[in-house]
Amino acid sequence: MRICAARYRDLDVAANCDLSSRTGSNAARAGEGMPEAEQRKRRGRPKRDEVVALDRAQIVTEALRLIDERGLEAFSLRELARALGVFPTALYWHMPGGRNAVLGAVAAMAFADAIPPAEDAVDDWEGWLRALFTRYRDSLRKHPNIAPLLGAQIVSNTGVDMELVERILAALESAGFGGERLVDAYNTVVAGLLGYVTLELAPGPAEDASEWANAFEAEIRGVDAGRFPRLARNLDALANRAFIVRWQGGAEKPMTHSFDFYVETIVAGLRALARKPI
Amino acid sequence: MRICAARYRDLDVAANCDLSSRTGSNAARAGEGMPEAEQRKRRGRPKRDEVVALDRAQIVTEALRLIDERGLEAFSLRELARALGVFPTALYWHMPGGRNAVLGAVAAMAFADAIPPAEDAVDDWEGWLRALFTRYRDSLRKHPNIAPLLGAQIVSNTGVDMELVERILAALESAGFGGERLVDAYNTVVAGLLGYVTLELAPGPAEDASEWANAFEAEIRGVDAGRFPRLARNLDALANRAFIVRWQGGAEKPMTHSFDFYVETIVAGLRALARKPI
DNA sequence: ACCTGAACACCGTTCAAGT
DNA sequence: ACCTGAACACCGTTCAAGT
Repeated sequence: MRICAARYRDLDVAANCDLSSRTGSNAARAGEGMPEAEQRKRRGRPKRDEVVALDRAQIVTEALRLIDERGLEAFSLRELARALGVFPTALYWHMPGGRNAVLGAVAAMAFADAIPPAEDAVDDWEGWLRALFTRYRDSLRKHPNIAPLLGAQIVSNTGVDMELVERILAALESAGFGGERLVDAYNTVVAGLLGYVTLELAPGPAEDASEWANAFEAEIRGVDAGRFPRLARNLDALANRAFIVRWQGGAEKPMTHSFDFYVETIVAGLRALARKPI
Repeated sequence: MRICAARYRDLDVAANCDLSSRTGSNAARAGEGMPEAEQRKRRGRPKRDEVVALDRAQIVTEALRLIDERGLEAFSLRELARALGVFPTALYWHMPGGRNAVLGAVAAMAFADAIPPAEDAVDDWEGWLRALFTRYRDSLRKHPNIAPLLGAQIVSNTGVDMELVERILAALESAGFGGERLVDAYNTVVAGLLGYVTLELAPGPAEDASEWANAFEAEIRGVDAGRFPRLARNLDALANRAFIVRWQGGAEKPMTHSFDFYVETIVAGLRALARKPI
């Protein structure tokens, strides 16, 4: 305490010093340090302070696991640090970008193996595109809780992404697109890749899950046939199987048949536009 | 103070009572109450405590204005309350759903006039679909900062939404779809409606805007022509004009030409699939 | 190089109390 | 009916300090 007072005259630092010396004496008993971190069940993973050093891959893997388990809304850096057995601030050493960097890396990891093999892109562009869409959707279905991240960021990181760009271009060139139209077709494919799945797997209302579902189902079932005749007429086919008029998310109730139709729509559209003049 | 101590024995309430009586005596001077709220420039809007009562519409309008101005990341209920001249907790009276309810209502308001007139849907389904896509995009372009909200929620609220469902069904029935295929085509249209625009208007990295843009542009420009020959060959056409390989968002740099192509792809695809058997 | 430790400046939401 | 006021249980991030 005296050293503190002598060394620092700034108020903040003095307060800091005070507190740290106090907790320091509390924590000095062997094995009971790390107030936020160490006192926590570790569910089979190795203890931080034994051998394994913290690194990027470990952080991202654990982050994805937590999001899978508890959802994106419950995710925080402090929770992540707790699960890893470190202080929250330790994460910034490995991921200087903080929270956004972690979430970006999580999304990238989830789609790491979503790109079909390159060679197929040239011989059979339609089949390759179908495979791309399907694999992309399968990846997201393994981690549905990250769906809201897809639209949220302009940027992922180079490497795997450039590979995706290159192969989409290969498929589209073999379909007959070039120049300006190649750009348009490329943008159409990338947009199409995200559109359906982010919506299909978008999360429902947070906590009142089944209560809300019941209320919403009742409202849909009792739709006014005067104002909405077509909706009323097709209600059995649409209810809980179509966007806007469903009460379960795609994680519980996949919309696979419509997805296949969606993919065929885009493939057929591209096929038609590949033959037309500018 | 004595009344407090006599009335409540619970610790929390006692502390609460203590503090409230203290600030109460500070705030008692006429016109200087409302610690969080009143001390704030009001930029032309009427003062809360004069005539206008707080209501839902007012809350949602102000929320959208704040998001337009400062972005979604900076938005908070406390900031919103400050701008309205009330305490944060007052918002819960009008919007029991809290933050999510406010954001849902904001999104609904932004797209309120995005649905084209009903009658056109029947005579010219292709034209009506084009108009729907365009108007939807125009709405989002007026409020690009809400783009991340689109994928984030399974639910908006009935009313305007059922109108959208009904009119899409009208267009697709006149295109020749019915039964199971009507459901598929409907899902394709709704997914298509969101896909392109959420990606086009997705926000870039938060704060280091132009610094990041420069670094990323340099990386794109210097792409390895050995590993990515097609990307390298089409670089001038793609750079900053295509998803993944751009460094500006759609708010600054719209991708309108590709959007039109995207819409034509979906329309042409639906036209083709409308004629095919199951 | 890698992590702790404290602090800063916030959050959303609940609940009781006032008017 | 509508709002204040305090409190609870958190956040992400910065910066200095330890080893």
